[in-house]
Amino acid sequence: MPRVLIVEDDASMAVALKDGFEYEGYAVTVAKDGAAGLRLASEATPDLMILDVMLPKMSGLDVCRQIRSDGHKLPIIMLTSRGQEIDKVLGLKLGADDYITKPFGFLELMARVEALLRRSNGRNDAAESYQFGNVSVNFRKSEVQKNGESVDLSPREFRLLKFLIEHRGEVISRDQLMESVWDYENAPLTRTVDMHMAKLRRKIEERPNEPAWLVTVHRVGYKFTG
Amino acid sequence: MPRVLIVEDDASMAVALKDGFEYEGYAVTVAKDGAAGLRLASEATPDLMILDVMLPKMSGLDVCRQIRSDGHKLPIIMLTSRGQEIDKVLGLKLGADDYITKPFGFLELMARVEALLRRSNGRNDAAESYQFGNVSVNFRKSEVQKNGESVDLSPREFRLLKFLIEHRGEVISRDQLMESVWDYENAPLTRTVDMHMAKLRRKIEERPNEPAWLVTVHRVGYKFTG
DNA sequence: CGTAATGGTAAAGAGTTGTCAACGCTGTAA
DNA sequence: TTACAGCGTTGACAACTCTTTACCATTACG
Repeated sequence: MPRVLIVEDDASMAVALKDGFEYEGYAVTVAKDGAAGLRLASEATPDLMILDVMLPKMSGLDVCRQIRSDGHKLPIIMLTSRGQEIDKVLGLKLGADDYITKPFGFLELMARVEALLRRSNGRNDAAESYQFGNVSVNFRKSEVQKNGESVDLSPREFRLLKFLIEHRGEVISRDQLMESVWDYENAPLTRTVDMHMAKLRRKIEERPNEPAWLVTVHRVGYKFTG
Repeated sequence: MPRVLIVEDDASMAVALKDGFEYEGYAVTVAKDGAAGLRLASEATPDLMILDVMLPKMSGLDVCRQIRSDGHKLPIIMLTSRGQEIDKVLGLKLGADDYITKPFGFLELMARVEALLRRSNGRNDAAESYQFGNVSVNFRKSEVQKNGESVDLSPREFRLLKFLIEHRGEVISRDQLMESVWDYENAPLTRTVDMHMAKLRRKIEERPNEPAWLVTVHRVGYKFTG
């Protein structure tokens, strides 16, 4: 179920869009201003963003530019009002993938959404890279850098790190990790997970003894504090 | 220099577009009907296609559908006339990436073209040659030079290298290579890929034992670090 | 303070990759 | 036709990498 992030300050418009997309089977997140939209663009991991150009404080164009300069490839459709013709070209130049002029028919918007999602299928469902502290992780290239220097992770280590990042903030049990990262149905009682967590810590933590990112939650599991 | 394929039966329109794109620094191929468009879509290796919906014999919609069912991911922009509103949605559903209604401003078309090309960047760019380290690869001539001296690659080796360059940075599994470079549906479990990778390394790498470009990713595959 | 959980280290274990030599195929020349 | 050369493929095996286990030290919690 793809997720759509709607950034729109006009409440009635936002609700209408939300209902429409939910009716079509999408998951929906709504943001009321640019700052919230920017934050949710990474936190809610949407597959597509619908962005009003006219927003209080931070304009949609700024949001768009900011997202692109973060390296996100999230498909973006801009909503413009009639009379903002200039914005069309400008928006596309700033990295939007499409725009549509109010008033518009919902079906037309849907068609554009589907075209974009089809296009980006399998590519940008996840952000291409992720940063925390002085570590940066590039998922497409399977590369990790710490302080600008490349760090070698084994495939398992990388998969573990990726999973933790995708579930940042959540406490993950060893069983869950065994299932998701190791594909083990029933986890045998071993120290495998701990082992790998220790290795990860040594490679990416500043002080592996007092981990800042890969935190142990006693008797439960681990947590990545992104 | 990206190549645009224009499929348009109206000669004056075709010429206008051709001139416009050439002025903007694009290479242009023009087709006058759907059949020619279909053929040139693969033969001319365009980076983007501009497709009139109204064409003699085979409609633009048919061309679009055919191209997609061939598995092409070529970005397509459809040209519709006012009053063909239904075609818009239909066209997008059939796999077009965008449409624009006649009459339109050339700048708006350009903006859409650039947005699409930016989106698909790194995938369908058919650069003529590629350099890395002191190696240079010419795709058109199928020639490879190392330190200025010609290096002989067998056809398979060349195809492998080309594929790796096209997917530079990404880790490619042996299965993927078997499928894309060898056209094997289900890859038998052999050392074929490794063998060829080793040959490539001997021919291209400075120190084949410690490859700088053709890197092994244990348990996953290979990666070209361009 | 005692018990259980976790961290660290090293070595065994399992699986993957690099390399070699041999084989088959295709096209070319004698 | 036969011999030859080049390419692509395959199986064998050694060398290597990553993963797991074992063991003990350390830490957290009731």
